[in-house]
Amino acid sequence: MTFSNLLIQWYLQNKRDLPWRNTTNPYPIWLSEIILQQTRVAQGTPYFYNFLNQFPTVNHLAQADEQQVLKLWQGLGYYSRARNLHQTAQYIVNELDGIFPNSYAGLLRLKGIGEYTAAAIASFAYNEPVPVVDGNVFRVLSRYFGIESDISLGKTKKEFTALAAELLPKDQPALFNQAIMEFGALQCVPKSPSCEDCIFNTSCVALQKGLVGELPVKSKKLKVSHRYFNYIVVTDTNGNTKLQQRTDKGIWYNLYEFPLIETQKEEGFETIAPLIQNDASFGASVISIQEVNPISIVHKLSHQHLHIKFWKVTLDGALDDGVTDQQLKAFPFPIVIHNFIEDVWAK
DNA sequence: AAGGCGGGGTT
DNA sequence: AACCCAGCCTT
Repeated sequence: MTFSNLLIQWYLQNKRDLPWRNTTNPYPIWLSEIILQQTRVAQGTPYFYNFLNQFPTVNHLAQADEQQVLKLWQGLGYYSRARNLHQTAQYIVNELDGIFPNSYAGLLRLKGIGEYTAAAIASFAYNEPVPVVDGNVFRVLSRYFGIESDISLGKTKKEFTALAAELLPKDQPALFNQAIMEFGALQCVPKSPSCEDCIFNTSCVALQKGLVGELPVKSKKLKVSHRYFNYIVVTDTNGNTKLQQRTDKGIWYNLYEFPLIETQKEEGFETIAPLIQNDASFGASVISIQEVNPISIVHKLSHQHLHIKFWKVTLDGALDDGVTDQQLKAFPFPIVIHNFIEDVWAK
């Protein structure tokens, strides 16, 4: 039995029943693939159902406002995925008559679709024999074949893509691609895989050489920066608050937040209160300032640790652009702000 | 080629 | 605390 056939056999006996696997319609397949980029199945699945309910077809998605799409994406992270999803839906409807490109090469040209996602959609929807190479595939192949190349390098990705292409049975690409990813997700897991139960435990090179814990080799380490955010949560005489949209390149682009004072280090009342007092943008004078959480929340992104304090400020006038509690629910927020609104502000 | 981009689960 | 997750885009 070949590696590929064993893998497919394993898959047929062990696969999970996932909702995007029971179709060849490119729309739900595309949707699932974008949602699952750098995201676990368990985290992404509820979002998949919500999007499909709200936007049953690419036409529905194209007609939505970006704010509506971002709101539905709220909490999933990497928000450029949502913005690109929306733009690509509009492109498909307006420029391609609502028909998805029917090949790997065509899919690859769409915004938000890279090599992995193009191969996934092309194989799952059209049975085009193109191999997927994701984190699972790197892990499975590096271990089974004992490949010690650094997967952070572009050269290595080409190496693995070529190997996967050789292994791919041309008559059942969808099955093989699903199988190798599922095997990586369920059996050949990153840490402490149970190799004693593995169907490949007599042929896996990494197991024979004692390299399972070392593979795949990945050199790239990301460094974390620290930032200090002070969110000014105002209440005016109408009980309204103030929001702003993030329009600078960087985290949370196009999402909403409370007025922000960013400092170079963690600051206390003596430093922040005068800055709030002198902020003319409220158009009303400040009655009181209260530090909601004197110990800052540390909100950890993959590459930034945000030290966040919320400051409750009462105004004696009415905001021009005040937002009511009811309106607040429609804005897309970073999850840390959403949690503040739900857990602190609403109570 | 390198770095930015979320949030959460696992070890 | 470190690592990873059905990666992609910009520089």
